Amino acid sequence: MDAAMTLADASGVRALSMRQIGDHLGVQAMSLYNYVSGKNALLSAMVDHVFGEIPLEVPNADWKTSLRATATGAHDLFLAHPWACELVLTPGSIDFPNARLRYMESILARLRQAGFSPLDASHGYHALDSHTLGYTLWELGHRIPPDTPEDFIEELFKQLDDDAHRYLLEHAKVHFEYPDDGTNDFAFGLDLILDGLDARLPR
Amino acid sequence: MDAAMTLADASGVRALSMRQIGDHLGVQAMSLYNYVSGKNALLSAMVDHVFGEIPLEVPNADWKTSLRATATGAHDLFLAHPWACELVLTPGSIDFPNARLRYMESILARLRQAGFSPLDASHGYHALDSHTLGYTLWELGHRIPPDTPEDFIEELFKQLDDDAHRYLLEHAKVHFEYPDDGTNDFAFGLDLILDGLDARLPR
DNA sequence: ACCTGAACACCGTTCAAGT
DNA sequence: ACCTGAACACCGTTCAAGT
Repeated sequence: MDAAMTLADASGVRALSMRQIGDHLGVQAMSLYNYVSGKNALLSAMVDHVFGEIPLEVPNADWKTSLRATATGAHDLFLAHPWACELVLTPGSIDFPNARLRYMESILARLRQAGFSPLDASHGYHALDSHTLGYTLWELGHRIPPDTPEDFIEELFKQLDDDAHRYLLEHAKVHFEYPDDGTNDFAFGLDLILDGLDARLPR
Repeated sequence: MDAAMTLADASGVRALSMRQIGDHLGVQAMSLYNYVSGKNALLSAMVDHVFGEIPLEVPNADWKTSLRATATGAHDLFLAHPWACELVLTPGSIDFPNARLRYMESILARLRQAGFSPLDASHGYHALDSHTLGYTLWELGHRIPPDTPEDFIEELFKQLDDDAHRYLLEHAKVHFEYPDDGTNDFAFGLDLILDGLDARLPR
């Protein structure tokens, strides 16, 4: 699994193949089936390993601070392992391994203990989790490829028309003026959700 | 492209192959390359077709109503074509075809015309788009498979421990008590974002 | 102009055979 | 107990050859 994670970090899940993992371990691909029941099981274990590293306990913090820490921690980890979000969100067959269940339970617990009703806690959980995974996946899919940044940007601007894409050009300018590794934009949406939830909390 | 979309709607993008499309058209897979430069170009065109159908103009509506209509319209379309979200968010190589650019421009324009600064409009755009695509993809990936619902649910519950997953069990109960096709949960997060933006609008 | 056969370089996975 | 060769049923794509 370590080998698979290293390879996936380096060249993406799409390029990850049993044969490649075998090569990296000096072994034929078929030998891997002695340790893992199939590629899906391997991918699932990789994802769960990442979930296991998300910070869930924040001592002496109110619910908002605590959930913000969990979400930003997850964001950081998913950026470090760019294949994880993709695998969680497009599984083909859903499964909820241990660490993921712990992660879900922890978010729900903190919402309930903050005073939300079961229904609002459910809604809140979905809003938070879909932002954490969804925003991060969006970000990962739209990163400028590091090999040829200038060519890429030039290509992109050639598509834009001054009249028809007035606000898009302005939007691009904002991105250049305030360069962001994604944390600011992620935090903006996150606070929108947390503050919105806060306003619905019965006093 | 029609053939490809029908097949993808029916059996998913993962199962979509050039050979299968060829079969469906009574032709060999290689013939398709007379009409399309490659599989990626085909997938990109399919996605853009979906973007083209998202409602962008809502007459006589304030910005919130208008953006809500666009987001829920997109949500509906992405549920009808379950491959679209996945393709947008995990492209491998980013591209912004025409209809997608129009969609982005339209959201940005409405935010700017509502009175948001360029920076807040950018933030708002990202929050909205990542919720629209991200929540929907989350939902699509976690739908209960229609073929074996009972088996699936039973399997899932067997994983849950009464003590360790107290709030998860409660969460599952909420889902049974308030069955939802996804629109309510989607709208909840959407309103969190729209209301949060509204509060930041200079008066 | 359009279609095809054959081929290339890949996949995940199985299974009998080796050590 | 672990590894392998050979095989199966797949991929996307190219290209020379056909009509």
